[in-house]
Amino acid sequence: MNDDFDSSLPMVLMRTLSVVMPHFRTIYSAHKITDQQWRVLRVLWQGGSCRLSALAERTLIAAPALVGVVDRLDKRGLVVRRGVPNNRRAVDISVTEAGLSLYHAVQPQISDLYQQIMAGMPADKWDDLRQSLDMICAHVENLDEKL
Amino acid sequence: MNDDFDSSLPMVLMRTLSVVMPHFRTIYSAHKITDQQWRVLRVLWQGGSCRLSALAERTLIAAPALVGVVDRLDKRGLVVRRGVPNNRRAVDISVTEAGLSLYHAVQPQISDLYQQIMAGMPADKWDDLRQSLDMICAHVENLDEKL
DNA sequence: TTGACTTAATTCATATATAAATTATTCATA
DNA sequence: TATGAATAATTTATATATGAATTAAGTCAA
Repeated sequence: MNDDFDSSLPMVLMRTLSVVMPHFRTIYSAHKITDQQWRVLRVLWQGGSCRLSALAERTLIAAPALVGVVDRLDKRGLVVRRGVPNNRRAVDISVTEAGLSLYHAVQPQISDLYQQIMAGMPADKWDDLRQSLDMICAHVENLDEKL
Repeated sequence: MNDDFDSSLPMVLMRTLSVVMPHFRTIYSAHKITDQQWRVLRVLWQGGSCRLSALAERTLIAAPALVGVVDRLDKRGLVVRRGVPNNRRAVDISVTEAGLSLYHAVQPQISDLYQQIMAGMPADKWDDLRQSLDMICAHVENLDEKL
């Protein structure tokens, strides 16, 4: 961990995720769900329902992959797919009672763990960090426009 | 992008990667390689050779997945697997001439893109950001010890 | 109204990601 | 030195990730 590569932006971000995510995953797997499945439940929890395309944006899961994630959640009765009136190509996805109760069973543990993890960094540093990353995102998305 | 979930540490990190990586990927795919394959070449470039286990750590690719990545690079003649004397269970992996020449063809473009991306954030912010994330990693890895 | 174009969801093919289990080895120690 | 614990690489099974191509609908202008 001492050269340009190890300390490049992508590697630093990935390394942090690789250190942090396994802890969350321990909780998820105890409830038989995956990171991605959790993200879907987490988003639907406070949205009621959501188009697949919007769900893809919010969960950061590309549509083609999300289709499978939703399939598996659907198969387990945790979410439901519904057609949208007046727009037969759109699909609405929503959590079921079972999905909600699973969400509420997992959420407290996730919340606790998150507190523990974030305790490792002062709040102001965390704010700066978010700002810096937002800045990068905005900058990069701006590069796209110029094409 | 306005609630706790969207601005949680994992989501912020993943969002940044999802914005940044496609740009690098455009370059990789033009050379018929993937992100992961690039990371392997990138590490081997300046190490000569490396055990699979060490390669897994440096590239942040878990061993089981790395086996496949190396298989495909091997099949294309970009890397080679060799046994280690005095340790028949270890395997050494090294780049071939073809692998090196591919590396040198790609590296300049990656380097340019990286400059452009990092231009979106002042150097001191970047240093702070790295420090903060290192702090989180250290903190979380420290939580592990206590188990 | 039709034909070119755009959208939304999905399918396909290929490459990973992850956790659990295997296969060989090597190590430590009774 | 036999033997159980620890290692290194790999395999297996299941879930995603990614890009290209499809399918089925909406949109819009000539």
